[in-house]
Amino acid sequence: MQRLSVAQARKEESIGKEALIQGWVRTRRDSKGGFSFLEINDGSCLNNVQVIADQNLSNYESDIKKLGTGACVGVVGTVEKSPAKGQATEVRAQSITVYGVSDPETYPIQKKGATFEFLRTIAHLRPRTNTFGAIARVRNCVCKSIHDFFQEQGFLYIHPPIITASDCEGAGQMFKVTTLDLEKPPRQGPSIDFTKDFFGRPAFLTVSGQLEAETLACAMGKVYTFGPTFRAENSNTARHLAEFWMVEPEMAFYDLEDNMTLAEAFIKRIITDALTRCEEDMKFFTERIDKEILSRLEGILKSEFLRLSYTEAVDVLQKSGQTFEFPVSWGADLQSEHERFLTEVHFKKPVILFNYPRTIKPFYMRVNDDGKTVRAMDVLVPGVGEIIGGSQREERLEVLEERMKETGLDPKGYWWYLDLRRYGTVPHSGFGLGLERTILFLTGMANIRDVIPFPRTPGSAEF
RNA sequence: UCCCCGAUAGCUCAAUGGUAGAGCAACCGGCUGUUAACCGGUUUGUUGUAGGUUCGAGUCCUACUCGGGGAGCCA
Repeated sequence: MQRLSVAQARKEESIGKEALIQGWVRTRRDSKGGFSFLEINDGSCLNNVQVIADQNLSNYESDIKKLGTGACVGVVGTVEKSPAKGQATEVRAQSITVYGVSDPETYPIQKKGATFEFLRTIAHLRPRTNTFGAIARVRNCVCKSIHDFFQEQGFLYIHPPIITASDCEGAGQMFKVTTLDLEKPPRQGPSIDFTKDFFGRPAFLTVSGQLEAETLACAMGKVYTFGPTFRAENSNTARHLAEFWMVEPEMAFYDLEDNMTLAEAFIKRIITDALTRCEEDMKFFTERIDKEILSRLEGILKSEFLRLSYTEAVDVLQKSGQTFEFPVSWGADLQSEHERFLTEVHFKKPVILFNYPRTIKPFYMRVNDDGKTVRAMDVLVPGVGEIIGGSQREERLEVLEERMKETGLDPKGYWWYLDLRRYGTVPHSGFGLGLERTILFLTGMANIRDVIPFPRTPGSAEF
């Protein structure tokens, strides 16, 4: 017996096929004509396939009439042209196997809508809803796009360590990794003796694979990482996770302009693929989540990202006449409200800001000839704000060492990073893109906890 | 972490300090090639936790827990 996914069974070309369809019951409607309609979903697509279960089925009264939302079944039957509106095909059942019943008294998912807050408390069951099924498929699509885009351009997929000893860039709080007994850790004087720890030194979960990616870029040319990243910062917002996925390309012989060009092409490729490969799901997001999603994404594809230096951006903001909660002044970091104004109100399209003051950016960014700014770039998009952060890296040994001292870092701890500049240094660039923020941007979902199956946030690691 | 808001039936929400309700779901019945089906009926509560004020607290006060919105930090 041929197995058909619901997505296949819904297609007109499947008419006439005898097949096995397996999935979960979304609803059951009984007809006093002596049969029932079952809506079956298996995650292969947004919509369900309608099954006609006739009373002649041996288990019609005993099993079928009792099927509730959430039950799992296997249906052997014939795909037929549906006489009614709403679907091209339907399946006339010859037999139905009930794999697992679902008690309607206690099953928490109902036919009518539930809030995302409630669904978060049942993260193990929410993939069975339309919204979370659609998110899972779009997320998968984006991941494939990421690999396709870089692979087609000759990038090498590399794997930086998840456990790291370098407290890199001082960006955010890190999770400690230890096998020491926290009840009575070994001590050397007043402080904990980490030489007794598993790695013989303090170790952490990575906050970025950038420094390690640079070592491979300085040998292989164009590389990218794609994996989990951890930040122990106590951030409670709709845009932050303690564990999230990040893509970090790193390219030798790329300057900042090359970097910006790549970032723009990358984002456009992800959008294009989502619109073409997840058409049904994207339409769903437009209808049910954010009415402007499709038009916004299509608009972005047509427009060229605006490139604006930090200095110019400060000028635009100061002359805008807009009153901000936080004042704009050269040298201060831009606030969320400033970034949103630029991309959502003033320019109404993605904006790439570059050449930030050196005092507000990390040590590894290349210092410009003016001595005051560094070759940093942030890509801002409407609806989400910063989605990409990147830079051209400082390739000059003396400047890099000076910058490390300036930001209070000990160059000795970064001896291997400095070696890259000591032996055959090369101009190079890279950026990081947060996967979950990209999904927010694509789907119009409001909370980052709803675009990852099992969100990790301060005080929350259930499931 | 800071500021603001919230927590009442399985879900979504009502209830001038005076006996806790509705819609949906569920269950029973009716009707129907139905499709968030429809119509009638039935059931559902230690009002987040712990204290306090009061003759009387879902309602006022305090603390805590959890959640939401905003901010900071960032991807």
